[in-house]
Amino acid sequence: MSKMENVVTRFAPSPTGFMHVGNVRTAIFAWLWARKNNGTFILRIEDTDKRREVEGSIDHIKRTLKWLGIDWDQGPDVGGPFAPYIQSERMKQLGVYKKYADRLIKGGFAYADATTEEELNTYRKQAEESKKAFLFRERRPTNPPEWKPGIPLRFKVVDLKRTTWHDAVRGELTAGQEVLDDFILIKSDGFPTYNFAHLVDDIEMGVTHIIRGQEFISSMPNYIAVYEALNIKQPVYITAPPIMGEGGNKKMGKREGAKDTLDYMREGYLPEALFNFLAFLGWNPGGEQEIMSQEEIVTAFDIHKLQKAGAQFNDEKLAWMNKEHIRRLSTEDLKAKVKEFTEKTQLSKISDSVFDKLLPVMIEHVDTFGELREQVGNGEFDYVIHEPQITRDLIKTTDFIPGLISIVEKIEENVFIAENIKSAIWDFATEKGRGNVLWPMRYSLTGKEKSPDPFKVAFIIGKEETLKRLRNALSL
RNA sequence: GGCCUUAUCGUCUAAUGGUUAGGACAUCACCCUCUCACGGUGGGAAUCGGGGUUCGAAUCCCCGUAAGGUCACCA
Repeated sequence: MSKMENVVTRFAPSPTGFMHVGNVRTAIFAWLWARKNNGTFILRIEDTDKRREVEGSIDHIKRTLKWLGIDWDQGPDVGGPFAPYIQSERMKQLGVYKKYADRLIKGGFAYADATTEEELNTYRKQAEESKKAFLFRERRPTNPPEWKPGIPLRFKVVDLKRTTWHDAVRGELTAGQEVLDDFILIKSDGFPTYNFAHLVDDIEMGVTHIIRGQEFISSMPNYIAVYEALNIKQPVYITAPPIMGEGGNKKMGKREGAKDTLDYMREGYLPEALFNFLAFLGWNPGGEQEIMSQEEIVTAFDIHKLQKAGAQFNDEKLAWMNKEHIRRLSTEDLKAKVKEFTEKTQLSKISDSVFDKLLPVMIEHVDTFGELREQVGNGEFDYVIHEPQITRDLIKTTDFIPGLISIVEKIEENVFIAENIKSAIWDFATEKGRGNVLWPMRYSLTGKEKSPDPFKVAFIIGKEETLKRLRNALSL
């Protein structure tokens, strides 16, 4: 068997605020590909623009990934052979970017650029007026100064040509020489640009597969030019399709009002459901199974089945998936989740045995635990806590309550479960008209026009309470 | 605007030159039913348009159209 190259993928976000689902989906794909191949998944923080950095973002990124079950083999907290994994620290502690910059300068592939902002603006304006794209390389100084702190360093395009490369999703891609330009490698503040820093780190960390959105396609020729200048083997490029905002067809992003992924946690979605949904946005294993666990998705995942076109986010399908995942939860996990979301409500006061009986009924109407919390808050299940307020009007008829009471009395306490209650009452109800018997029964037990069926309710509140409420109804 | 890319039901997608174009979400109808739900059964719904190539095209090619991305000392 030929030795497969160890797969190394990375997710490299900037700490500029929360992570929306588009960011997260890229992380999911990269993580899946690493796990699928028993490879390595790296989390690297690209904080080379200090002005845009938002306090607490790194923590937020880590929390989001952890919530979704995305673990990293190398990165913040866990370390690794290429530590540190935060670019600003890599620059200060290792000086890696300087090292590569020197290599490029020595090879004649980089030069210091003392052009001022005003000059740049003038050039750009001129280009615009003559309806041509502005290319810095056309203004390249003939005698650049020596590179020293405070002056930006530019890449020097030496091999001006049409660039062709292979993308695992899109096949052969190509771009004309007009997109190649002398771009900034190191900014005047001493920090490398993303364009340079990510290349250096991907090389240093041995990243084999680069998964990212289509917004980087147009920069590819410039990245490839750097690889060629350094004479370094290129990784496999994988372009993930964009996620479009619901309803519209705009790429999802903070500007389009995309929300924080952790909001889904707060709203009571299961991480496995959101993971499942996002993995299937722009990717599909081809079979007919759509509800999959994280392990199943790892097994089924294949970058070659990634979609090319953008995919619209769809709340309804996510809600459905969440419900399906809720149903697949073990009783123990379900109970823990429900308790977590109802801990500060009246329901937290009921006994464990009643809670257990109520559990299946609680999740019947909801897609998320957040909805459940809301229902509990609205008093949806108050009938299990205390006797309901009922009115003469809504009960319709009390004629058959005495009959019901005598039937219920005969059911043994230890077999007082929904199906036994139903079979004991069913014939009587059928004989007298089910609506005449069942509606008053259900209403007197719950005080609600809409609720679970009366047999389930009787089971939940117990025999004694059932009889008490029926007798109370009779007193009307 | 230049450049790059994409295009199957309303939405997510299957189909790698030959299928009655399949599934899922949503929707509609019916069944179940004391209510609201759950559930069950079934229906409607798509290859962007136009040209080629081919015995045969959703699939390959060209031209349109529409959409997305990108043109920073942002990432």
